[in-house]
Amino acid sequence: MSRYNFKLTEHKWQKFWETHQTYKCKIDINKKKYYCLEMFPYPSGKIHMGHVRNYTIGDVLSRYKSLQGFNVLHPMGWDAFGMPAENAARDNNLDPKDWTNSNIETMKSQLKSLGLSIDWNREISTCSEDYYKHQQIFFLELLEKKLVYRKENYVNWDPVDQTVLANEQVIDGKGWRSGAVVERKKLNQWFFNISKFSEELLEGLDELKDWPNKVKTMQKNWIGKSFGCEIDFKVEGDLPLNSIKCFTTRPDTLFGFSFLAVSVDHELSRFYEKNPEYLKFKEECSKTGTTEEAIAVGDKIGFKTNLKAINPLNPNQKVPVYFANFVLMDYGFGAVFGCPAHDQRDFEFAKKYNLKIRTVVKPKEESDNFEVKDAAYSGPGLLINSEFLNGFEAPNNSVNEAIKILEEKKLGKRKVNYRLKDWGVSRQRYWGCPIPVAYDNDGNVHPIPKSMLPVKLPENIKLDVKGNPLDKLNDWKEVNINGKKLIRETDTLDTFVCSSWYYVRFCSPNEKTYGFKKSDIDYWMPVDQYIGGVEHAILHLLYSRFFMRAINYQNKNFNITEPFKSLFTQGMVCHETYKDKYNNWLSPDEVEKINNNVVKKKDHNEIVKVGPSESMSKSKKNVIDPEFIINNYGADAVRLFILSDSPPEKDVQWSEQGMVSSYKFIQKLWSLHEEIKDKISEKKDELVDEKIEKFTNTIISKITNNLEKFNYNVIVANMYETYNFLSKYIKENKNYLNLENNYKKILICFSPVIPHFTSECLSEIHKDKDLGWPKFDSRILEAEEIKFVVQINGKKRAILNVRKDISEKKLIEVINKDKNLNKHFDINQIKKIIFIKNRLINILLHE
RNA sequence: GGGCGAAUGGCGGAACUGGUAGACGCGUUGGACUCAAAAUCCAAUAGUAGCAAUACUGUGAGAGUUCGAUUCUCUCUUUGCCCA
Repeated sequence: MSRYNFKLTEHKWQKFWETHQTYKCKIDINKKKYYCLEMFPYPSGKIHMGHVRNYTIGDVLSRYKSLQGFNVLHPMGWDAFGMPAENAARDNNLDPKDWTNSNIETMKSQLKSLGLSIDWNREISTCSEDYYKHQQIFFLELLEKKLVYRKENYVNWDPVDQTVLANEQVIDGKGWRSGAVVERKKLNQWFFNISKFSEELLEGLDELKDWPNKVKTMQKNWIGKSFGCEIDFKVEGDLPLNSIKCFTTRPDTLFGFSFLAVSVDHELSRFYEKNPEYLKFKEECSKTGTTEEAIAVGDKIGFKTNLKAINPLNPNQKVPVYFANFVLMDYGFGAVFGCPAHDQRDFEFAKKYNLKIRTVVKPKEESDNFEVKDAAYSGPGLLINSEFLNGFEAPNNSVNEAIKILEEKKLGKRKVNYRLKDWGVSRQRYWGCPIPVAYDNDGNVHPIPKSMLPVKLPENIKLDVKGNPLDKLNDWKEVNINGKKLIRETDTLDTFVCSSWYYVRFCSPNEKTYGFKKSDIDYWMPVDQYIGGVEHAILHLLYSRFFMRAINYQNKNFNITEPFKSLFTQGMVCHETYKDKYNNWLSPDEVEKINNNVVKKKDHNEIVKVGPSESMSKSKKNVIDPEFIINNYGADAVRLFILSDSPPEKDVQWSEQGMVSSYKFIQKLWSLHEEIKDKISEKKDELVDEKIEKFTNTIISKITNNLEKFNYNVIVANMYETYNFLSKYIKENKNYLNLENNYKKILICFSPVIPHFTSECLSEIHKDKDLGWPKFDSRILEAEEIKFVVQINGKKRAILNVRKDISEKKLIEVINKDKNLNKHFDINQIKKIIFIKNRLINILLHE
């Protein structure tokens, strides 16, 4: 008996698939299409276990669908622009392009070694000119449609590195690399007008029946629709300003009005630009972060103006107007009315500046004398101290009533507000898609003519400069358009732009003139199943949903607006963490386990501290290299293990023992295969065996059902079950006519998970070409003899083997004769019988 | 603080629309083979009592609906994620 040589076999089949172009796909209008897409990777160097899990899940699905007869599109590409390349290139004196392309080569061969059923003819890389050329065309189209615009906006500025930082690169207010205190700086930047689609993006979520509710809720919260009122507050003072516009969701609390606060970026600030105290205050404000959390936690500070604002519902009341750090210009109109009794931020502010706190909402159970004391009350209740609003139920009724009155008196307008802000896409970086515009001396924007696209990234440039390297290239910056000397935009596009349309490019990867071809889109889109990490639940998915709408905006010739029909978010791959006595992280191969409890450092006597299992990350060193594992155990074994231990949507714990057992399982399957193969080649009985027929039918139905429901871990259990059955069955030394056919079906059921192994086995016993997903015969599933549960007073007393469709009367006769059962009751005691056909009987007795 | 989810043996996890709780794997224990070990194979494995048949308890805690609840409802505890 031969040992299964996974190296030879896996190599053989990978080569076979490649030379036969097995996974190449093209439009076939006679076949139903299935577009299976996994989130494409960033080419960081090598694949990690997260990729293995993600792409194995997608591959199982693709292979299953294609066996079912679908025309499957299963492509792969590279999210190839981005900062790591620029940093690595600068640190190692390389070109980002070379670094990226060499990573792509490595990772591509690693992915191929996993045996993925990918159509590599469709491979795309976002950093190639072929790709970003079309992105530049889209950009110009959006510019024409006015979905792209330029405005000044604050950024996190690292004064030492002379660069803009993303929020997550600011740690404790300091730059992650330089450690310098980060400043807020205003820069002119490009924005996608995603907020124009706020309502559509929100409503579209209802259409997405096969998305996890969790993700839809996150998007919903992110879009943040709120109802409220726009109120024009009249102001008095020595400034040429008559009113300040506010947005509020709680106009019903106007009688609790005690101050009005505006952002330091509000137009009011222009009157204070020469006031040194104000400027000092403004600088102070720039130190607090701009995130909603920073504002909620941080100190509330204000700067009092000479203005007084008038309460529209009570013109005798005049309150002070402040600049305040907790008011942001991008929310509403950059101005809020303060009601300290019922808003915690306003409460803290009022306490600090000794402003009046007037309670206007009481909880239902409280008396009308209820007063807010230690914290604002923002819960439901009844309006008090509010004249004509008294007694209205807060918040719904009272808000509606307040808006009604304000509208009648022409003091305010009902308004819907969204939290979703426009998408800033400018990045002051080299390694990204150039923004195809240029400026004249007056700063006017000139699109680069389409004939001059792509605007290529210059090569061989110096990266170890402060700020954006492109900005230093005077030769590159200058461009001549229609005889006019212009200066190019030196910012590049956020890499999220690249990933927000790659799924349509996969439909037409070689289309030269445009990013996609409509007939391709009409056939392949939408993505039937999208698979990836939940960390992209908000931004990437929202941007993609926006992009489909944006390119379709005004021409309206797409049949679909939602790019991803179903979404599956897989869990992470975790591993224990280890630390030595100096609290340095240790990698799994630096430690060894003794007795399963004690972990020691290899070649030392030192005991290692074992930390909790966490998602694999380089910083904690708890990573397992897929390449090493594939080389040692084979791709099929890795695929089997990565699916086996946990449901795909949950985190999975990497386990060396589990990995080894998957490997052994493949070996055991091979010995079994050899036995079955021998048996098949022997002379056959003329009989058809029911036992194997029945088992095969059951397992096909189980596996099919589990594939449909993404219960991939249970499929692995089904595979073990099958092995256990077959290995016993084959020892009975029977050789029925139907063994071969049933075994074949079983191998096909295994093939989505362990394709190399099953291809080899099938090629040994199988002569005809066409393989399809096996169907199960539900008639065979119904056994002649069934197990019947007998309960007495709701308690299980026995499981009887009886004929199918047995009647209640017959069954009771059987029970009456059964010693173990009839001892529990007398036939006269029976009060009621619950009989569920072919399943269960429950005999209820009188006390 | 708000929203959403989760809780089942020593561990990871199964259980169709309420109807045999613990599939399958890991680990553990015993046995076979071996001079011995590894590998492999066989068997046992929720807990308690019992030689056993069997009985009782048992799906985070407590209540409820039901002939019957891991599954449905309510309250609580712990925990995870997202937002703040």
